[in-house]
Amino acid sequence: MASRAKATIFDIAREAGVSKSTVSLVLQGSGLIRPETAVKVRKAIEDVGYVYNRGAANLRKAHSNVIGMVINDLTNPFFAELAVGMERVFQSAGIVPFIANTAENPVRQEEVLKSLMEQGVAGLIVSPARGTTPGAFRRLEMAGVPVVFAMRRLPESRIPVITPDNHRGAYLAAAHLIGKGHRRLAFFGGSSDLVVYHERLGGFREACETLGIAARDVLLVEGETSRRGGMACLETALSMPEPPTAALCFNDAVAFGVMLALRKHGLEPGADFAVVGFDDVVEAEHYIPALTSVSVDTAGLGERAAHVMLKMIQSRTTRAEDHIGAVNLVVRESCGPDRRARNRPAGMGDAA
Amino acid sequence: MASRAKATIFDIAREAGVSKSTVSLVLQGSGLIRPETAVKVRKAIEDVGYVYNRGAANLRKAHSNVIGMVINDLTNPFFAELAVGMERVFQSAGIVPFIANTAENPVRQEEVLKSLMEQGVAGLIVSPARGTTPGAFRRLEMAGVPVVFAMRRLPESRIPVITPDNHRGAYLAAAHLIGKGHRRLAFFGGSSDLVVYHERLGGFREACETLGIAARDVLLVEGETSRRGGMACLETALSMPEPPTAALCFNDAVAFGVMLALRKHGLEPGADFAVVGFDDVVEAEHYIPALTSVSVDTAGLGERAAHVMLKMIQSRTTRAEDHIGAVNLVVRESCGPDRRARNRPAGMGDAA
DNA sequence: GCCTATAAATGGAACGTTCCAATAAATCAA
DNA sequence: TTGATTTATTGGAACGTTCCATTTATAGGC
Repeated sequence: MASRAKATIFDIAREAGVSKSTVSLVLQGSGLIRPETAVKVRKAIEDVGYVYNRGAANLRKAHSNVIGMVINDLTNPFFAELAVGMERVFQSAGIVPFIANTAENPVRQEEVLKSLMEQGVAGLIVSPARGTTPGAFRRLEMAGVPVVFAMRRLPESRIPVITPDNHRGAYLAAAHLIGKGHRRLAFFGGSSDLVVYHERLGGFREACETLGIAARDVLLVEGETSRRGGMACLETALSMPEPPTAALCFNDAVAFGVMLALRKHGLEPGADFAVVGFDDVVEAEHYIPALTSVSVDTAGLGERAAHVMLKMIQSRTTRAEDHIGAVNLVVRESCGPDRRARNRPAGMGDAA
Repeated sequence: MASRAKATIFDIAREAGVSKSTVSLVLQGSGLIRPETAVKVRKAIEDVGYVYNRGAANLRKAHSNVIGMVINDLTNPFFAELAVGMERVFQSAGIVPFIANTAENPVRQEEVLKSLMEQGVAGLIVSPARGTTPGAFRRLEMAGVPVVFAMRRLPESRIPVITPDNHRGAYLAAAHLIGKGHRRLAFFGGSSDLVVYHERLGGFREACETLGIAARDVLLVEGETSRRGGMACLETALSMPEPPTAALCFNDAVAFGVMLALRKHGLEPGADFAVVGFDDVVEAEHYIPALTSVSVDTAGLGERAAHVMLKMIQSRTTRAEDHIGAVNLVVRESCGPDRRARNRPAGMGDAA
C-alpha cells in the first residue's frame, strides 16, 4: 500500500512543511521545538509510514543502543533464566537486547562476535564458549566495546565477570554429601578448559580435604555439560573397580543425565546413589526425585550483569568490578545417606 | 593499544597506498582487483584493527544480512529447539540470526519489532505473542520486509506460516486416549485467542465426535501455555463434579504441569489419569513417567522456516507457500487405560 | 608505433541521519 | 524605536560505506 521507496526525514519534512532538521529534533524528543510543530511532524511521520534508520543515525551518533547477549548453549534452560533477568532491566531502559547462540563452538562464536561488532553494538554480555582462545575478545577490547562475562570467565582477562560463588557452592554441596555419610565421591561433567570448572572443583576438593576424604576416594570424570554428558559420566564411574556412592555434578543438566543413567542401571537416584546439581534450574524442583542443587539466583545475576553493562556504557568505560553472587544449597530428595554406610563398613560395597 | 578513533576504509587506504574504492572492492571480494593488491590491502586491514561498519554500508546497499527471530517464550525449551534448527541453515548461509524474546507480551513485541525494523533486518521469523493484534505486522508489510510465522499464526494474515499439522496431531492423540478406554476427556491449556488452539482443539473434537464421545463428556480448560498453566488446569478439572480421566494438553509444558499437580493430589500420572502432551520436547522422553506426546519435528520446522525465509529474501518477495509439517504420536508411559473402566461401569467414578 | 580492447584503480556523488553554527522571529529592557 | 536576549527553525557539513563513470596502466592486433 505505502510508497515503494522507504520514507526518510526529508519526506516527513516536505509533508509537514518544515525542514529536515526540525524533523530530526522531533524524532529525538528535543524540547526546543514548539509543541504544535511537534504534533504536525508526528502526524506526518505516521502518514508517510516512516521507519527510523538507526544505521544512518549511528553514523553520526557515537553509540548505538543495541546490546548483544552471546550465549553458549541456548538449549540449557539455565540461560533462558539468565536472559530473562537481563531483559527485565534492559526493558525498563528502553533497550531490546539481541541474543545470539554460539552452541559451545568457538568458531561460531567468532562469527557471532564479528557480526555483532559490525552491527555496532553498544555492549556485549557474554557467556564464552568452551575452548575460547584468549585472543577472541581482543578486537572488542581494541574497539573499546564494553563486555561483561556472565557465568563463565576466561583464564586471564581484564573483562569484568558476573558469576556465582562457584567455590563456595561446590563446597557446600560436597560437605552435604559427606555429612550424609558418603565417603567415595565423584565430580561429574565439565572440563578443565573452563575456569568455572576449576572453581567448582576447587570447592569440592577443599570440602573433601577438610572433611577427611582421601584423595584416592574422589573420582573426577570430565564430560559435556549436558544431559548426555552426565549419562556418559555415570557410565564411566560405574565401570570403576570401586565406584563412588555420590556425585556433585557440574550443573543440573549433567545431574539430570546422571539420574537418567542411574535408572537405566536399575538404581534409584537418591536412595542408591546421591546426586547434587548446580544452578538450580526450575526443573530441578520438579524432577523425580527432586534434585538437590546449588541455587545461584540466575535471573538475579542476569539483572546484575545488565546493570553493570548499562553503567559501563553510560560512563564509557570498559572496566568494572567483578561480582560474585551468593549461593545456597537447596536440599531436596536426590541425595539420601550412603546405603552401605548403614549396612556394612564403608569402603566395601559395590554400586551395581 | 589501537588507535583511539575507529579505523575506516580511508585509514586502510592510506596504510596500503591505494584508494578507498579499492579497499571497498577488496572488502567485497571483488575479482576486479589484482591479487597482490588485495593481499596488501588485507594486511593493512589487520594492521589498523578495522571493523566493518555494516550500518554505513546498508545506507547504500539495498539490504542488510540480518535476520531476526522473534520468539514468544524463551523459557520454553521447545523454542530453543526451533532456534537450533534455524541456526543450522542460517549458519551455512553465513548469516547470524538475532533472537529477541517477547515474553508473550504484545506490547513488548511491538517494541521488539520496531527495534528490529530500525536495525534494518532483511527478514523476520516470528512466533507471535498471544493476543497480538491484527495490525501488529502492518508496518513490516508496508516496508516490504519478508516475515514468516513459525508455529503460530495470526487469524487473517497473508504472511506465510510454517507449522505442524496441529489438527491431525490432536486427532491422533485424542484417538489414542479414547482407544485406551477413556470416555471423559479434557483439553488443557491454551486460549482461544491463539489460532493454534483452535486447530488443536478442532482435531481433538473431531476425534471425540467420530469416535463416539458425547460433547457433554469433554471438558475444555483454557490456561497459560506453561507448567504453571497446566497445574491450574488440573485443579479446575478435579473440582468438577465428574472429572475427566484423561487430558490432551496444549503443549508439553502444560502436560508437565498437569503431571506435577496430579502428584500433588496423590494421583499417579499414567495410571490414575492419562496425559498426552504436544511438541515432544526432549524432556518428554526423560520425564517420569515418560510423556506420550505429539512429535512435531521442531528443529525440522525451524530449518524449513529458515529456508523459506532465505528464498523470500533472495527473490525479494513477501509471499510464500505455507508449510504444514508431518506429526506423529509418540506413545510412552503417561497414559494407561481408564482404571474405572475396568472396575465399574463408566461415568461413575471420581478421580480424587 | 598507433589504435583499440581489456584490466586495474580511482574520484565523486549518493545513502539517511545528527549536530553545529547561523538565521529568523518573538520578547524584553531601556 | 533600537539593541540585546531568548526561542524556534534551518542549511550545510559530516559520518563510513557503495557504486558509477572515469582515468590510468597493460596488453593485443595490425
